[in-house]
Amino acid sequence: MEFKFTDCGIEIHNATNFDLSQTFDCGQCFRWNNSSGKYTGVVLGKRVSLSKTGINKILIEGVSCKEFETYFADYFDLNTDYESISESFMGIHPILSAAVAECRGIRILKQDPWETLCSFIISQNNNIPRIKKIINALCNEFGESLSEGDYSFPSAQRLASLEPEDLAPIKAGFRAKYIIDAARKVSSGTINFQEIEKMPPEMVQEKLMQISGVGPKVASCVRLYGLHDLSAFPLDVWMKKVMEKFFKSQSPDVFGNYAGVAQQYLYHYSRSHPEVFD
DNA sequence: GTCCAGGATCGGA
DNA sequence: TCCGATCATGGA
Repeated sequence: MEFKFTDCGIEIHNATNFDLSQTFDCGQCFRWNNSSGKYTGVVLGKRVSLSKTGINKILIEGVSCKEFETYFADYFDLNTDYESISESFMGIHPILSAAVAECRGIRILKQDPWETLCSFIISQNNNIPRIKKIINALCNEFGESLSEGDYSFPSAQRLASLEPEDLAPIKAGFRAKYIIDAARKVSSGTINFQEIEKMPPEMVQEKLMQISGVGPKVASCVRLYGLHDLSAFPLDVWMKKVMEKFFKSQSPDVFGNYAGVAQQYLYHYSRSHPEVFD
């Protein structure tokens, strides 16, 4: 991959294994939206857009050179070799090689850990369109107003000052009390992501599960999408079906050190081909 | 009206 | 330790 800094933005050349729709619509994030091929999100308190401008060519708008080098290259995980990662597990089962063949354009984003935690608390027993709606309402109601009608994701400090009832307008239902508990543990330092990031995976999992409303699945999502622990293996209803049908009585260990990436391919593939369960 | 959604918690066996 | 009911809400 090569990066070119031009007047209109940052061009990624030779952008292999980076497909915008696969990356932003594979269920790992909820604040990126597609408008006729252009994906726009709010990251670091600013609007960022990506569009495909040619074969293996992608344009990033709204990001300075410095921001790209210090943050967004990692956010989009552009320095990871997904070719060798997928090679490490695609031989395990035909369903996996099929998933890799179709979903190789997915990149695991390195999102803000607090936003990820909050988002996946909201995700529990919920569907993706409504998850996006609730998160959008949360930002509009309690985030900071940016330019062009965008709102930042509300800080943990901001939400920590509220009571669960105050979240009524966003209609998060029973999850409101979990959001507030998470906000208070993060803003008070009981949960400190900078410290957590250095801990071994099992301890991170344990720490996160101290938050009420955070079980094994949500904790795994925070590790995978917020802390970029590619070994984290979120087991949701779909992945349980996949494991039951194709990897019966096997543990996630069979996928190796990059189980989280295998999970993402399998999740996205099986959801776009529900007939694999017939 | 019924069922389900990227689950977690609680109480009772 | 394990299992089922329950939790808000809205779209299919």
